[in-house]
Amino acid sequence: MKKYSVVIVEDHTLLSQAIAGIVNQFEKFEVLYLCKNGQVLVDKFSASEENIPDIVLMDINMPIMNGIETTDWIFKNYPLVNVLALSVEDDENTILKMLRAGAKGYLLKDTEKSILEHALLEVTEVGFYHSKNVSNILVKSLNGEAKEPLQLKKNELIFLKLACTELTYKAIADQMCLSPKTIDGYRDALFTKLNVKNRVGLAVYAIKNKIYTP
Amino acid sequence: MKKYSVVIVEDHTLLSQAIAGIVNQFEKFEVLYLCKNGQVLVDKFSASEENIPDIVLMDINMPIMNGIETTDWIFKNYPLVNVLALSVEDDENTILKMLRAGAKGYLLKDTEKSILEHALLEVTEVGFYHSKNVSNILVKSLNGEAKEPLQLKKNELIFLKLACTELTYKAIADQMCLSPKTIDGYRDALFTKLNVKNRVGLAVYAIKNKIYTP
DNA sequence: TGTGGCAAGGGTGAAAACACCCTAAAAGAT
DNA sequence: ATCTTTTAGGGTGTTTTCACCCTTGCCACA
Repeated sequence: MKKYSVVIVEDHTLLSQAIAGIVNQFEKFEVLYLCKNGQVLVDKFSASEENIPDIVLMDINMPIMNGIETTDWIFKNYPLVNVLALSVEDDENTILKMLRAGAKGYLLKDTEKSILEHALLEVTEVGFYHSKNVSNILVKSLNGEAKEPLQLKKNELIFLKLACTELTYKAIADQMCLSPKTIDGYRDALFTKLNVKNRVGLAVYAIKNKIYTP
Repeated sequence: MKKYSVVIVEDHTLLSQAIAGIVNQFEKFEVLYLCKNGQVLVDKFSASEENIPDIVLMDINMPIMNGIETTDWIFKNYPLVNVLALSVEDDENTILKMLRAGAKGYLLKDTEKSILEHALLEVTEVGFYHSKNVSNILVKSLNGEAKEPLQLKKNELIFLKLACTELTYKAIADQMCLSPKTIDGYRDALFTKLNVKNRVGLAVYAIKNKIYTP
């Protein structure tokens, strides 16, 4: 019986090797190769047909090309490859983004290895897998507030990042080559959109949502 | 030949199982048991002499009792047990705290499994292990600025947390039952201590240094 | 028994930040 | 081709924030 091939994308070498070890113990699965980031995976996929696996186990936080972008790319270019996200992030938005990008399932790193095997099986046979854990988080976030992750426009995003620095609004205006009054407008718009009352609120929001990384 | 016993402390089940798999492959080491947090380890150690291992592989970010506290406890109560930190945190302060707590080495999770084996050997035979990676970070932080992690006093800390909210300084003063003028003083003191220019600077500092968690 | 350090707080003025309301042009939609 | 929405920006006024400098009272310590 041919085993299903698995590619692991994860920047922490030790972890990817460790997970590879576990996957290789499974009866029906074997690891094809490891990638340190999304870019490496794109290169591999593009290099040869032989490199296309049945499943990709994808971490989210990676340098160069993160899990969401990479999943998106795979979904668009190799829709038959099943992506299973594997991450410590239990933040609803991240999970949603990943599922929207085309991931077939989302495992928290805090799971038993038997669950991993089960998830791999489900994904190959049924096409998707959703743990109770993750489902709960999603349901909770839906009940709590039906908050679509409200997309900010390009300039607002740039401004938001600059608002996390110690620059004055006037200085920000200079940097963005816009009138201070326009910046004023961006600020006010974000205040209402993000439901905050002052610049600190903006900064905290930006950091919480990884728009700005300290 | 008797193998050295290793205990793994790590809250993510999958990872701890995976790392256990790797350690068990090593010729001279075997995993005694796994702990999901520091508290579990304390209980285990206290329960029986048989539970005292030669080495503890310690993650830092854990609920209940984190890696630093736990390492501290081990160092004080079982000085013969060698603690090897294993974490994704590459922040100088965290590393320093861990080493000060008595860890014999610090591995970033982004290391080869052969390095892990090497580190385990060094720790048992030499008593410590320091990777180039970590040494570099430490040297850089020492050269860069000899910044002792400057301790803030209690009220400054409370104020700093409140400064990350959307409260006005006056409202913060009310909360802390102090005059707005005193708050003014705290602010100015922190501006110079932390070398920032405005409230956003304070908030970003607080978040970066985990004084305030969004 | 000073004295030095420090926490708490007062005063004032200037500079940002915030609120609200109002155009003109550009871009999209029908 | 016209109507609507979006984007950039102007005006004015209030509130907060920031800077700088000064006083008082407490506690420790030599």
